[in-house]
Amino acid sequence: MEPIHRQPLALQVASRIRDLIATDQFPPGTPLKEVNLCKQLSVSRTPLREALKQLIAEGLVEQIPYRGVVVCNPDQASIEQMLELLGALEGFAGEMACLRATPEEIDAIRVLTQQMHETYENDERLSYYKINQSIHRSIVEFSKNGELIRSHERLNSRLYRIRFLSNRRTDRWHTAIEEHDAI
Amino acid sequence: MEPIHRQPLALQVASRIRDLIATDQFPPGTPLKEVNLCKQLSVSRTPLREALKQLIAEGLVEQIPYRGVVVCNPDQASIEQMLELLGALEGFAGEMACLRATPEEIDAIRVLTQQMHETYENDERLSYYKINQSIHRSIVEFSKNGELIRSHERLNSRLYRIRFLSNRRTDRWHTAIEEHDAI
DNA sequence: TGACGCAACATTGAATACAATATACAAAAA
DNA sequence: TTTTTGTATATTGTATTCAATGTTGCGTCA
Repeated sequence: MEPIHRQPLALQVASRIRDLIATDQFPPGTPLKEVNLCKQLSVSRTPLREALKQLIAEGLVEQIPYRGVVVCNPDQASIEQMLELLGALEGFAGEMACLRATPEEIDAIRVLTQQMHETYENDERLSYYKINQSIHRSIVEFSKNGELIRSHERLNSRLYRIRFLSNRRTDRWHTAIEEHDAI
Repeated sequence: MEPIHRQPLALQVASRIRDLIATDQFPPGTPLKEVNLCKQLSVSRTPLREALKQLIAEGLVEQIPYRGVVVCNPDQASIEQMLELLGALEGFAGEMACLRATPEEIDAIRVLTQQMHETYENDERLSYYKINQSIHRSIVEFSKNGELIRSHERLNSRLYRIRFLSNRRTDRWHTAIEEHDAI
Protein backbone atom coordinates (compact mmCIF):
# COMPACT_ATOMS: atom_id res chain seq x y z
CA MET A 1 0.00 0.00 0.00
CA GLU A 2 1.10 3.52 -0.74
CA PRO A 3 2.70 5.09 2.32
CA ILE A 4 1.65 8.50 3.53
CA HIS A 5 3.99 11.19 2.34
CA ARG A 6 4.96 13.61 5.05
CA GLN A 7 6.38 16.98 4.36
CA PRO A 8 8.25 18.49 7.28
CA LEU A 9 7.58 22.17 7.48
CA ALA A 10 11.13 23.04 6.49
CA LEU A 11 10.74 21.21 3.18
CA GLN A 12 7.49 22.92 2.36
CA VAL A 13 8.98 26.28 3.20
CA ALA A 14 12.01 25.53 1.04
CA SER A 15 9.97 24.68 -2.04
CA ARG A 16 7.77 27.70 -1.52
CA ILE A 17 10.74 30.03 -1.43
CA ARG A 18 12.25 28.21 -4.40
CA ASP A 19 9.12 28.95 -6.38
CA LEU A 20 9.11 32.57 -5.31
CA ILE A 21 12.65 32.92 -6.61
CA ALA A 22 11.97 31.02 -9.84
CA THR A 23 8.95 33.21 -10.64
CA ASP A 24 10.96 36.32 -9.98
CA GLN A 25 8.79 37.42 -7.05
CA PHE A 26 12.03 37.40 -5.11
CA PRO A 27 14.39 38.81 -7.73
CA PRO A 28 18.16 38.57 -7.27
CA GLY A 29 19.51 40.70 -4.50
CA THR A 30 16.36 40.48 -2.42
CA PRO A 31 17.35 40.22 1.23
CA LEU A 32 15.54 37.35 2.91
CA LYS A 33 14.92 38.73 6.39
CA GLU A 34 14.01 35.93 8.71
CA VAL A 35 11.32 37.63 10.77
CA ASN A 36 9.62 39.05 7.70
CA LEU A 37 9.40 35.69 6.00
CA CYS A 38 8.22 34.10 9.22
CA LYS A 39 5.23 36.41 9.31
CA GLN A 40 4.51 36.05 5.60
CA LEU A 41 4.62 32.26 5.70
CA SER A 42 3.24 31.88 9.23
CA VAL A 43 6.02 29.69 10.50
CA SER A 44 8.60 30.19 13.19
CA ARG A 45 12.22 30.95 12.58
CA THR A 46 13.59 27.46 13.15
CA PRO A 47 11.98 25.68 10.18
CA LEU A 48 12.53 28.77 8.07
CA ARG A 49 16.23 28.78 8.86
CA GLU A 50 16.49 25.10 8.05
CA ALA A 51 14.80 25.75 4.72
CA LEU A 52 17.27 28.53 4.00
CA LYS A 53 20.16 26.21 4.80
CA GLN A 54 18.85 23.91 2.12
CA LEU A 55 18.58 26.68 -0.45
CA ILE A 56 22.11 27.75 0.40
CA ALA A 57 23.32 24.23 -0.28
CA GLU A 58 21.51 24.35 -3.61
CA GLY A 59 23.24 27.59 -4.48
CA LEU A 60 20.02 29.51 -4.96
CA VAL A 61 20.77 32.01 -2.22
CA GLU A 62 23.91 33.05 -0.48
CA GLN A 63 24.58 33.82 3.13
CA ILE A 64 26.86 36.33 4.74
CA PRO A 65 27.32 35.62 8.45
CA TYR A 66 25.42 37.98 10.72
CA ARG A 67 24.11 39.84 7.71
CA GLY A 68 21.50 37.55 6.33
CA VAL A 69 20.86 35.69 3.12
CA VAL A 70 20.12 37.24 -0.24
CA VAL A 71 18.89 35.79 -3.51
CA CYS A 72 21.87 35.00 -5.70
CA ASN A 73 22.53 37.20 -8.67
CA PRO A 74 24.79 35.12 -10.87
CA ASP A 75 26.96 37.19 -13.16
CA GLN A 76 27.36 36.55 -16.84
CA ALA A 77 30.37 34.31 -16.31
CA SER A 78 28.62 31.99 -13.85
CA ILE A 79 25.57 31.79 -16.07
CA GLU A 80 27.76 30.70 -18.94
CA GLN A 81 29.45 28.14 -16.72
CA MET A 82 26.11 26.78 -15.58
CA LEU A 83 24.88 26.53 -19.16
CA GLU A 84 28.10 24.86 -20.18
CA LEU A 85 27.70 22.26 -17.46
CA LEU A 86 24.02 21.83 -18.22
CA GLY A 87 24.91 21.14 -21.81
CA ALA A 88 27.48 18.56 -20.80
CA LEU A 89 25.02 16.85 -18.47
CA GLU A 90 22.27 16.76 -21.06
CA GLY A 91 24.65 15.58 -23.72
CA PHE A 92 25.81 12.73 -21.56
CA ALA A 93 22.23 12.00 -20.57
CA GLY A 94 21.36 11.78 -24.25
CA GLU A 95 24.04 9.18 -24.86
CA MET A 96 22.88 7.10 -21.93
CA ALA A 97 19.25 7.48 -22.93
CA CYS A 98 20.10 6.10 -26.35
CA LEU A 99 21.43 2.99 -24.67
CA ARG A 100 18.74 2.55 -22.07
CA ALA A 101 15.48 4.14 -23.13
CA THR A 102 12.68 1.77 -24.07
CA PRO A 103 10.90 2.16 -27.42
CA GLU A 104 7.85 3.43 -25.54
CA GLU A 105 9.91 6.11 -23.88
CA ILE A 106 11.37 7.20 -27.19
CA ASP A 107 7.88 7.37 -28.58
CA ALA A 108 6.89 9.58 -25.68
CA ILE A 109 9.60 12.02 -26.69
CA ARG A 110 8.39 11.94 -30.27
CA VAL A 111 4.91 12.84 -29.04
CA LEU A 112 6.28 15.74 -27.02
CA THR A 113 8.25 16.97 -30.01
CA GLN A 114 5.09 16.89 -32.06
CA GLN A 115 3.20 18.83 -29.41
CA MET A 116 5.97 21.35 -29.32
CA HIS A 117 5.60 21.80 -33.04
CA GLU A 118 1.97 22.73 -32.54
CA THR A 119 2.69 25.29 -29.86
CA TYR A 120 5.37 26.70 -32.14
CA GLU A 121 3.00 27.13 -35.03
CA ASN A 122 0.36 28.69 -32.76
CA ASP A 123 2.94 31.01 -31.26
CA GLU A 124 2.18 29.91 -27.72
CA ARG A 125 5.44 30.69 -26.02
CA LEU A 126 4.60 29.58 -22.53
CA SER A 127 3.39 26.16 -23.64
CA TYR A 128 6.35 25.89 -25.94
CA TYR A 129 8.70 26.61 -23.10
CA LYS A 130 7.10 24.08 -20.81
CA ILE A 131 7.02 21.30 -23.37
CA ASN A 132 10.58 22.05 -24.30
CA GLN A 133 11.54 21.70 -20.67
CA SER A 134 9.76 18.39 -20.32
CA ILE A 135 11.53 17.03 -23.39
CA HIS A 136 14.87 17.83 -21.84
CA ARG A 137 13.77 16.42 -18.51
CA SER A 138 12.51 13.26 -20.16
CA ILE A 139 15.78 12.63 -21.94
CA VAL A 140 17.66 13.02 -18.70
CA GLU A 141 15.20 10.76 -16.95
CA PHE A 142 15.59 8.05 -19.56
CA SER A 143 19.31 7.95 -18.88
CA LYS A 144 18.20 5.88 -15.86
CA ASN A 145 20.94 7.44 -13.77
CA GLY A 146 19.44 8.80 -10.56
CA GLU A 147 22.47 10.86 -9.67
CA LEU A 148 22.49 12.48 -13.06
CA ILE A 149 18.79 13.17 -12.81
CA ARG A 150 19.17 14.90 -9.46
CA SER A 151 22.18 16.94 -10.52
CA HIS A 152 20.40 18.06 -13.63
CA GLU A 153 17.29 18.92 -11.68
CA ARG A 154 19.21 21.11 -9.25
CA LEU A 155 21.13 22.93 -11.92
CA ASN A 156 18.09 23.36 -14.08
CA SER A 157 16.07 24.88 -11.27
CA ARG A 158 18.76 27.47 -10.76
CA LEU A 159 18.60 28.36 -14.43
CA TYR A 160 14.83 28.28 -14.66
CA ARG A 161 14.25 31.96 -13.98
CA ILE A 162 17.12 33.09 -16.19
CA ARG A 163 16.08 30.99 -19.14
CA PHE A 164 12.48 32.00 -18.77
CA LEU A 165 13.26 35.69 -18.71
CA SER A 166 15.73 35.55 -21.57
CA ASN A 167 13.43 33.36 -23.59
CA ARG A 168 11.26 36.20 -24.81
CA ARG A 169 14.16 38.38 -25.76
CA THR A 170 16.93 36.50 -27.40
CA ASP A 171 15.52 33.09 -28.04
CA ARG A 172 16.07 31.19 -31.21
CA TRP A 173 13.23 28.72 -31.13
CA HIS A 174 13.02 28.47 -34.89
CA THR A 175 16.39 26.76 -35.04
CA ALA A 176 15.64 24.90 -31.80
CA ILE A 177 12.69 23.21 -33.46
CA GLU A 178 14.86 21.78 -36.19
CA GLU A 179 17.44 20.62 -33.71
CA HIS A 180 14.82 18.84 -31.67
CA ASP A 181 13.55 17.06 -34.74
CA ALA A 182 17.04 15.91 -35.53
CA ILE A 183 17.56 14.66 -32.00
CA MET B 1 42.64 42.65 1.02
CA GLU B 2 41.72 39.16 2.05
CA PRO B 3 38.45 39.20 3.99
CA ILE B 4 38.16 37.41 7.30
CA HIS B 5 36.64 33.98 6.92
CA ARG B 6 33.97 33.24 9.45
CA GLN B 7 32.73 29.79 10.10
CA PRO B 8 29.25 29.64 11.56
CA LEU B 9 28.95 26.78 13.98
CA ALA B 10 26.63 24.88 11.66
CA LEU B 11 29.27 24.82 8.93
CA GLN B 12 31.95 23.55 11.26
CA VAL B 13 29.65 20.87 12.56
CA ALA B 14 28.76 19.87 9.01
CA SER B 15 32.33 19.39 7.92
CA ARG B 16 33.16 17.51 11.08
CA ILE B 17 30.35 15.04 10.49
CA ARG B 18 31.32 14.82 6.83
CA ASP B 19 34.81 13.75 7.89
CA LEU B 20 33.46 11.25 10.35
CA ILE B 21 31.45 9.66 7.57
CA ALA B 22 34.29 9.76 5.06
CA THR B 23 36.67 8.06 7.47
CA ASP B 24 34.12 5.39 8.22
CA GLN B 25 33.81 6.34 11.88
CA PHE B 26 30.13 6.73 11.11
CA PRO B 27 29.62 3.79 8.77
CA PRO B 28 26.47 3.53 6.63
CA GLY B 29 23.35 2.87 8.60
CA THR B 30 24.57 4.70 11.67
CA PRO B 31 21.63 6.58 13.17
CA LEU B 32 22.58 10.18 13.89
CA LYS B 33 20.71 10.88 17.11
CA GLU B 34 20.55 14.57 17.74
CA VAL B 35 21.07 14.66 21.49
CA ASN B 36 23.95 12.20 21.34
CA LEU B 37 25.79 14.23 18.73
CA CYS B 38 25.06 17.41 20.65
CA LYS B 39 26.88 16.05 23.65
CA GLN B 40 29.75 14.61 21.63
CA LEU B 41 30.34 17.83 19.72
CA SER B 42 29.37 20.18 22.55
CA VAL B 43 26.87 22.18 20.55
CA SER B 44 23.16 22.66 20.91
CA ARG B 45 20.58 21.08 18.69
CA THR B 46 19.90 24.10 16.50
CA PRO B 47 23.28 24.34 14.73
CA LEU B 48 23.47 20.55 14.64
CA ARG B 49 20.16 20.30 12.86
CA GLU B 50 21.18 22.97 10.39
CA ALA B 51 24.33 21.02 9.69
CA LEU B 52 22.32 17.87 9.12
CA LYS B 53 20.07 19.71 6.69
CA GLN B 54 23.14 20.52 4.67
CA LEU B 55 24.34 16.93 4.64
CA ILE B 56 20.89 15.83 3.56
CA ALA B 57 21.05 18.24 0.63
CA GLU B 58 24.44 16.78 -0.24
CA GLY B 59 23.00 13.28 -0.20
CA LEU B 60 25.39 12.02 2.42
CA VAL B 61 22.67 11.16 4.90
CA GLU B 62 18.99 10.59 4.56
CA GLN B 63 16.14 11.66 6.74
CA ILE B 64 12.90 9.93 7.62
CA PRO B 65 10.46 12.34 9.29
CA TYR B 66 10.14 11.84 13.03
CA ARG B 67 12.56 8.93 12.85
CA GLY B 68 15.87 10.62 12.46
CA VAL B 69 18.65 10.72 9.94
CA VAL B 70 20.98 7.85 9.10
CA VAL B 71 24.17 7.65 7.11
CA CYS B 72 23.34 6.67 3.55
CA ASN B 73 24.22 3.20 2.43
CA PRO B 74 24.23 3.42 -1.35
CA ASP B 75 23.59 0.11 -3.03
CA GLN B 76 25.66 -1.26 -5.87
CA ALA B 77 23.42 0.34 -8.46
CA SER B 78 23.71 3.86 -7.04
CA ILE B 79 27.44 3.51 -6.67
CA GLU B 80 27.70 2.58 -10.31
CA GLN B 81 25.52 5.53 -11.24
CA MET B 82 27.67 7.87 -9.18
CA LEU B 83 30.83 6.53 -10.79
CA GLU B 84 29.26 6.84 -14.20
CA LEU B 85 28.41 10.46 -13.56
CA LEU B 86 31.81 11.14 -12.04
CA GLY B 87 33.41 9.75 -15.15
CA ALA B 88 31.29 11.98 -17.35
CA LEU B 89 32.11 15.04 -15.28
CA GLU B 90 35.82 14.34 -15.27
CA GLY B 91 35.81 13.57 -18.96
CA PHE B 92 34.12 16.85 -19.72
CA ALA B 93 36.44 18.63 -17.30
CA GLY B 94 39.37 17.14 -19.18
CA GLU B 95 38.15 18.53 -22.48
CA MET B 96 37.67 21.97 -20.98
CA ALA B 97 41.02 21.83 -19.23
CA CYS B 98 42.69 21.13 -22.57
CA LEU B 99 41.21 24.35 -23.87
CA ARG B 100 41.79 26.52 -20.84
CA ALA B 101 44.68 25.26 -18.75
CA THR B 102 47.85 27.31 -18.83
CA PRO B 103 51.18 25.65 -19.64
CA GLU B 104 52.17 26.07 -16.00
CA GLU B 105 49.07 24.23 -14.87
CA ILE B 106 49.75 21.40 -17.27
CA ASP B 107 53.28 21.19 -15.94
CA ALA B 108 51.88 20.95 -12.44
CA ILE B 109 49.94 17.88 -13.49
CA ARG B 110 53.05 16.39 -15.02
CA VAL B 111 54.83 16.88 -11.72
CA LEU B 112 52.02 15.19 -9.84
CA THR B 113 52.07 12.29 -12.28
CA GLN B 114 55.77 11.93 -11.69
CA GLN B 115 55.28 11.94 -7.92
CA MET B 116 52.60 9.33 -8.28
CA HIS B 117 55.07 7.17 -10.16
CA GLU B 118 57.41 7.31 -7.21
CA THR B 119 54.76 6.35 -4.67
CA TYR B 120 53.80 3.53 -7.01
CA GLU B 121 57.30 2.18 -7.15
CA ASN B 122 57.70 2.47 -3.38
CA ASP B 123 54.36 0.78 -2.86
CA GLU B 124 52.98 3.64 -0.74
CA ARG B 125 49.31 3.18 -1.27
CA LEU B 126 48.05 6.01 0.88
CA SER B 127 50.28 8.60 -0.79
CA TYR B 128 49.43 7.12 -4.15
CA TYR B 129 45.76 7.48 -3.44
CA LYS B 130 46.08 11.07 -2.30
CA ILE B 131 48.20 12.16 -5.25
CA ASN B 132 45.87 10.40 -7.59
CA GLN B 133 42.99 12.33 -6.08
CA SER B 134 44.76 15.63 -6.45
CA ILE B 135 45.51 14.94 -10.10
CA HIS B 136 41.84 14.40 -10.75
CA ARG B 137 40.95 17.46 -8.71
CA SER B 138 43.50 19.56 -10.56
CA ILE B 139 42.17 18.60 -13.95
CA VAL B 140 38.67 19.52 -12.87
CA GLU B 141 39.93 22.77 -11.44
CA PHE B 142 41.71 23.69 -14.65
CA SER B 143 38.43 23.43 -16.52
CA LYS B 144 37.85 26.88 -15.00
CA ASN B 145 34.18 26.10 -14.57
CA GLY B 146 33.15 26.82 -11.00
CA GLU B 147 29.88 24.95 -11.25
CA LEU B 148 31.62 21.90 -12.56
CA ILE B 149 34.20 22.11 -9.83
CA ARG B 150 31.56 22.25 -7.12
CA SER B 151 29.48 19.44 -8.59
CA HIS B 152 32.54 17.27 -8.89
CA GLU B 153 33.61 18.08 -5.37
CA ARG B 154 30.25 17.10 -3.92
CA LEU B 155 30.03 13.87 -5.83
CA ASN B 156 33.63 13.00 -5.11
CA SER B 157 33.20 13.48 -1.38
CA ARG B 158 30.30 11.05 -1.42
CA LEU B 159 32.49 8.48 -3.14
CA TYR B 160 35.55 9.16 -1.02
CA ARG B 161 34.89 6.49 1.57
CA ILE B 162 33.81 3.88 -0.97
CA ARG B 163 36.80 4.39 -3.20
CA PHE B 164 39.16 4.38 -0.28
CA LEU B 165 37.83 1.15 1.13
CA SER B 166 37.69 -0.62 -2.21
CA ASN B 167 41.11 0.67 -3.16
CA ARG B 168 43.02 -1.92 -1.21
CA ARG B 169 40.95 -4.80 -2.46
CA THR B 170 40.17 -4.55 -6.08
CA ASP B 171 42.29 -1.71 -7.34
CA ARG B 172 44.10 -1.80 -10.59
CA TRP B 173 46.71 0.85 -10.09
CA HIS B 174 49.21 -0.77 -12.44
CA THR B 175 46.99 -0.02 -15.42
CA ALA B 176 45.97 3.29 -13.88
CA ILE B 177 49.57 4.46 -13.97
CA GLU B 178 49.79 3.88 -17.70
CA GLU B 179 46.49 5.62 -18.29
CA HIS B 180 47.62 8.64 -16.33
CA ASP B 181 50.79 8.84 -18.36
CA ALA B 182 48.78 8.77 -21.54
CA ILE B 183 46.48 11.51 -20.28
C1' DT C 1 32.45 70.91 7.51
C1' DG C 2 34.05 66.33 8.04
C1' DA C 3 35.73 62.46 10.75
C1' DC C 4 35.41 59.82 14.72
C1' DG C 5 33.08 57.64 18.62
C1' DC C 6 29.34 56.12 21.06
C1' DA C 7 24.80 54.43 21.76
C1' DA C 8 20.38 52.59 20.33
C1' DC C 9 18.35 49.54 17.22
C1' DA C 10 17.92 45.67 14.04
C1' DT C 11 19.21 41.21 12.67
C1' DT C 12 21.26 36.87 12.89
C1' DG C 13 23.39 32.92 15.81
C1' DA C 14 22.69 29.69 19.44
C1' DA C 15 20.29 27.59 23.29
C1' DT C 16 16.36 26.11 25.59
C1' DA C 17 11.48 24.84 26.16
C1' DC C 18 7.38 22.77 24.47
C1' DA C 19 4.57 19.81 21.18
C1' DA C 20 3.99 15.99 18.00
C1' DT C 21 5.21 11.51 16.64
C1' DA C 22 7.33 7.02 16.87
C1' DT C 23 9.09 3.01 19.40
C1' DA C 24 9.31 -0.43 23.13
C1' DC C 25 7.44 -2.99 26.49
C1' DA C 26 4.08 -4.84 29.41
C1' DA C 27 -0.55 -6.26 30.45
C1' DA C 28 -4.82 -8.21 28.96
C1' DA C 29 -7.68 -10.88 25.92
C1' DA C 30 -8.33 -14.48 22.50
C1' DT D 1 0.98 -19.04 23.54
C1' DT D 2 0.04 -15.38 20.52
C1' DT D 3 -1.91 -11.14 19.34
C1' DT D 4 -3.47 -6.76 20.48
C1' DT D 5 -3.69 -2.54 22.83
C1' DG D 6 -2.44 0.93 25.95
C1' DT D 7 1.06 3.44 28.31
C1' DA D 8 5.69 5.08 29.16
C1' DT D 9 9.76 6.63 27.08
C1' DA D 10 12.69 8.36 23.53
C1' DT D 11 13.24 11.18 19.58
C1' DT D 12 12.29 14.54 16.32
C1' DG D 13 9.64 18.93 14.88
C1' DT D 14 8.48 23.59 16.14
C1' DA D 15 8.32 27.73 18.88
C1' DT D 16 10.34 30.92 21.88
C1' DT D 17 14.05 33.12 24.40
C1' DC D 18 18.61 34.84 25.07
C1' DA D 19 23.23 36.22 23.29
C1' DA D 20 26.37 38.02 19.80
C1' DT D 21 27.16 40.85 15.96
C1' DG D 22 26.28 44.40 12.50
C1' DT D 23 24.18 48.81 11.18
C1' DT D 24 22.52 53.43 11.61
C1' DG D 25 22.23 57.92 13.28
C1' DC D 26 23.41 61.52 16.24
C1' DG D 27 26.56 64.32 18.73
C1' DT D 28 31.10 65.98 19.67
C1' DC D 29 35.58 67.49 18.50
C1' DA D 30 39.21 68.80 15.52
